[in-house]
Amino acid sequence: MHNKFHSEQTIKALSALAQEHRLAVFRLLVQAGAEGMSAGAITEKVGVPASSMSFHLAQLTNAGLITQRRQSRSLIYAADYAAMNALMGYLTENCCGGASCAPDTSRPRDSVDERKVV
Amino acid sequence: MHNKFHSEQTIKALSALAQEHRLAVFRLLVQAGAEGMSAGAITEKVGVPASSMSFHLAQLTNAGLITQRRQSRSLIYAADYAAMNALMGYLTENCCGGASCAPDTSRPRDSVDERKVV
DNA sequence: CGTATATTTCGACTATTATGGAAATGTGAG
DNA sequence: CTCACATTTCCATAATAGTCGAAATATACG
Repeated sequence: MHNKFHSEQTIKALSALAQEHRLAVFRLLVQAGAEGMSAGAITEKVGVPASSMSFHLAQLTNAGLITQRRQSRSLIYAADYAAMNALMGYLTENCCGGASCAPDTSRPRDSVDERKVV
Repeated sequence: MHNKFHSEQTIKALSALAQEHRLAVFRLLVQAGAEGMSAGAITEKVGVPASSMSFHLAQLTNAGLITQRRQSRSLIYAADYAAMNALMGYLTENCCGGASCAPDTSRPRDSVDERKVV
């Protein structure tokens, strides 16, 4: 019954995403891919004061949705796809009625056969 | 560019789910199916004071994730699968890296064919 | 009607989250 | 070593969210 762990983790992730600026940041980082973006670049793109952005980046990091690495003077943030995957998994598993949710959104996705390991 | 509408809606939904009791309620209602459950039954099952529960149910309703209907003296709440579907769609579309997210969740799903009519 | 049941609204309060300027920290260059 | 740069931490403040008892509302029943 380590189920509570999952829902706690889920709530953390949901809370992290449930905020205008943070959702914007996360979308940006998902687009940016594995390379990620520097805090400065993110801050500029999203348009909030640096200290506020730092706060939001910390929230997302704490929720495990993004990772941080240093590259010289800059801190580079990148989306953690596995974490997002896990979140989607939880929601699909617990919050979707049978077959309905998690549709293969629009684009052609034929040989979808990636077995979930989680 | 009615894109902002979507992300606003998404944030509302995420905020609604990002709370221990509300996530519990929503999961409960997803299980309960189209029939739904009375406020009283939910309150008892989740174990919070009635007035608190009322607050949470209002949040979920306001986010469009659940529906309310009256049945005699009781108010019956039910999960709105379409809304959850839309949320999953947004996340898959905007917050998932290419093919990775929204997997065909683990369990054997052979003849599961209950068309959720919603 | 009057009474019991189901649930919400009100109100007062506590707790958590968000904001942003100023100061501190880490890093590289000259 | 000093300076510029990138970013965070600190702190005070404002805003929002959550809690729950008590009073109000809606519905049914005799």
